[in-house]
Amino acid sequence: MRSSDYLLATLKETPADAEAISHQLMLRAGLIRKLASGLYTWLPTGVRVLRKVETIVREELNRVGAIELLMPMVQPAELWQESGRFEQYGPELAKLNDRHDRTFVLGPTHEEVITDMVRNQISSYKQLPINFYQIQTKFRDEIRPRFGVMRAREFVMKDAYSFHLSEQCLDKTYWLMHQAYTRIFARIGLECRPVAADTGSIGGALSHEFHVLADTGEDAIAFSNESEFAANVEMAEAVAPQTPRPEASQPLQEVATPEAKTIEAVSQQLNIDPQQSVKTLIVHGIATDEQSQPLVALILRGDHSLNEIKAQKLDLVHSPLTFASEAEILAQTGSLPGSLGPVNLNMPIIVDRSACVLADFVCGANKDGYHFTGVNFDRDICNYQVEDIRNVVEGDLSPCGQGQIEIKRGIEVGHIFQLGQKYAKALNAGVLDESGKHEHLNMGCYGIGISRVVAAAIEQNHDKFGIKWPEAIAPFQVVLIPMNMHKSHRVTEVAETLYQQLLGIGVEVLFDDRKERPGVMFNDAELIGIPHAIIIGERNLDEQMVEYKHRITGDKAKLPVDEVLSFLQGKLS
RNA sequence: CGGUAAUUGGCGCAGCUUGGUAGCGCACUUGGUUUGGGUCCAAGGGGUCGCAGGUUCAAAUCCUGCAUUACCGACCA
Repeated sequence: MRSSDYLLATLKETPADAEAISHQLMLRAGLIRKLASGLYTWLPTGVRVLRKVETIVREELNRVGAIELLMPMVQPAELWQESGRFEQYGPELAKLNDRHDRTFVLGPTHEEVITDMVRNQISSYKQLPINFYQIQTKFRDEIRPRFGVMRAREFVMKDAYSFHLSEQCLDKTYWLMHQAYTRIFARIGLECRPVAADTGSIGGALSHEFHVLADTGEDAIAFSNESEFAANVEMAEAVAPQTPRPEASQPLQEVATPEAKTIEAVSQQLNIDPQQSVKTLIVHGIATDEQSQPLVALILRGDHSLNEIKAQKLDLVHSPLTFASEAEILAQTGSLPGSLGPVNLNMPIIVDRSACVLADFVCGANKDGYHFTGVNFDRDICNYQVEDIRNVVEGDLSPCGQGQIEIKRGIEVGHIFQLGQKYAKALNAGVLDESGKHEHLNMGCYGIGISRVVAAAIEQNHDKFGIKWPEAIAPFQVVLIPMNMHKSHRVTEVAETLYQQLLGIGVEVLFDDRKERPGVMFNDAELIGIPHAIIIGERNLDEQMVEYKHRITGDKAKLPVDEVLSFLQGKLS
């Protein structure tokens, strides 16, 4: 491709509304332009990268026997009403009416459509298992689109759906897809880790997220420093400390703690470690006949934080989790938040495992401006239930039993689920088994955010000059930078010849034939992140040489003109 | 949806406090100059100052409302 026939669209300055590095570089390198919030045009360079990611994904999915199809983005509302998600999915589901006033949705995902297709086309266990995928545009009306294409409303996704007679068969395909994903991200050249995940609203038995590790990632992931254990922080089990609870040695004592409303302030006033205190959070419970909005107390060690996902899974706790208002708390405890504690508290009490092993600790006295010291479970607090309700922190024991927890940040680029029979039952999709009995299908679904992979790759691979593409997804493999071509016949001749030769052997080459100064071309090539550069100038042509430079390693070499082709072939193979 | 901020040519910004001819840099066009890391000079094209209403002889500037956008919190590929 000649620059003069192309749209490079590089920018010197960073548009003001781009915050994330990948977003800034995607705009500056001419990959994308914003049309509206969360909606982006992919410029030619961006599309080249997108297509490369898609190709790798296709090859690896085909390799494990998945078959490609393509479903509509606009889907009839009836299907979504049938699965129950028309209401359940919430405002992220964009709805629209056609001229006949029939309601449709813009597909945020395709479980309904694929299950509908399968229930009509598949009727025998002999046709199973089967695994379909598509690469297609999705629309989710995100509350807050951010970071460019990282969280856009419209985005490109690869979604696959497998169907099975038995759970065992589903499990087998699930792990096959797990392997395929691992290979995909390795081939793309990303440092990526599978992570045990919450199945969330989609439901189902087993789920893994695939995360590209990057400091700017939105998700926190807990790793063991000694084993392969990795789990989303919201999902990682906080194991009970190994040490048993010490004996009570202090009497229960009420002390004045004026103005101390936070764990930090109380700890400072009483000169104790926050680890020797507990905090009390009041949330809404499940409504009963007697009480329309009962309250539940959650007790955590002072330095720990509540894991809302774990808490809302408990029987006593209302889901989704909501905190009690100050008025509700005052009415039931006689105290405002800041002086709450589990002693003589007239509501169900749930104690975190780590708080439960404390002895002689500090907590609020349910009386404004007062705390208790020397508090002990079983002596001072009797009716309570012990659960895991906190977020893991660095240094915790790993729940796998090996090593300690480390927390790193990641960008979720893939997610696989064992859905089980949820959609098959809702949409009544089944087959006849060997004995002629009707069985609901077991289903797995597997997503990769193709456009997000592009952003994540940049987030993980950039420097102050621009993008450092992994070779496998670079928009071009080679850039030809001829200097002062318009003034030198020799440069023109060598550049044109090399360009034709490279095209001839199928190399994706950008020939920067603009009448620009060398510095401009160097900067653009580095910004766009093309891995291999060949620089052609009068100076080296005196010796029939050109210069080679590698974008990532910075390696430089002088090459005889007639060896460029074989040199590059060696580098690219 | 809550909190914060912004909106002036394609991009980055100044001007607003104290109302009076809309400006700078980049990019673009033309001519010249320069040529191994974002040359320099000159001439030029391009703006309903987000929208609506109000105050005023006069509004980018003051007032009111609305819209859009970004960032921080709860969801997700």
